[in-house]
Amino acid sequence: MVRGSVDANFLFTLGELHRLIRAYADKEAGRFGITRAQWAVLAKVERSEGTKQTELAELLEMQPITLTRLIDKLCDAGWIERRSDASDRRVNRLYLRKAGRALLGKMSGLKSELTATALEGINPADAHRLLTQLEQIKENVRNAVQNPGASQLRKEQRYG
Amino acid sequence: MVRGSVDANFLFTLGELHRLIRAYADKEAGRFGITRAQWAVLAKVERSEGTKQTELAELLEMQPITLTRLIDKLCDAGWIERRSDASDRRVNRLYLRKAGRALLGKMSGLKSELTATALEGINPADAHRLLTQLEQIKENVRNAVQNPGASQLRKEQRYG
DNA sequence: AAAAGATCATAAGCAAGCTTATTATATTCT
DNA sequence: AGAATATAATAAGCTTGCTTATGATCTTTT
Repeated sequence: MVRGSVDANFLFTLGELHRLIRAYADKEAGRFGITRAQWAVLAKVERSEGTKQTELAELLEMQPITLTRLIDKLCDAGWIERRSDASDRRVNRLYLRKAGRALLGKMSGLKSELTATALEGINPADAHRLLTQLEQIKENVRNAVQNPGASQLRKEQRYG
Repeated sequence: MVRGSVDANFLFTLGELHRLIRAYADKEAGRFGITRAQWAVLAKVERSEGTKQTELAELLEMQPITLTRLIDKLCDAGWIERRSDASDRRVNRLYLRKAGRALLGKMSGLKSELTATALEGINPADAHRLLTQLEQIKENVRNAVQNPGASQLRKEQRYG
């Protein structure tokens, strides 16, 4: 049985890979005065300007408090800004500042380079499938977290 | 160009997936009084008993100091033990204790369950290929970290 | 054999995750 | 309208990563 002997390492292999990539990407991103975690936030803000923090945290699969502190740093550096919402005074909405947009521009080459390095030797079609599968796994885990214990049910349904 | 538009998200997608899985696995492992990080170490010790800490850190793709603290906790809990090497007094070698072996036994079901949940909807052949690709990416990144700046060279060589 | 250099484990202190709790608002329910 | 509940952001304090530095050994060089 393949799944038992090999695939069961998926969990730990993913962790090891993540550690490696994090160290690598952090080091490279450091040349721009930013960390990989901050960079991910900045990139997401670019794609969805005007989002509130809660929504952004969800997009990034992280807890709001974790995001708050990353945003603090991005604001301190002058890359983004919080603007309070007119109709709901609890809410902050996030916008890129000029410096942030410029930084992302400078870093876009690095992003492709890191990806190319990681995916070297994997042809584009496979790489594309890989990413699709990672997205699906994200979805699977997100469901499992939200409906704990429902996995048995779901599996049974497929044969019902 | 596929790589530019889709695959360039590989970097951040991986981070998001890791965050999700970490939270999920930590929560489940918590029922056994262990964290996912500690569990990974314990599992690796089982596979290579008698290793010294430096070697184990390398296997786990983490820094020795990070491992030291995880080992501290595993020792405190009585799951593994450090035994000093007879011929080199700097070295500690790691061994499972009875309780550690028992715990791993109890947790093996959880490991399969987590993996199955994550990989649901992906057929075994695809899952197997996915894991192989993750291993290759690990190798790619490891090389890039060890020979910084050599990526251009390596790419050119393939056409030389 | 002594000095210089490498290696093993650990310490101190920072980043980025988390849980739980707090404060300030909005919203919903009588 | 007032009370109860829900939501947005943040705070405090923990874990697990990291870098850089230190002490104790081993190894190599002279």
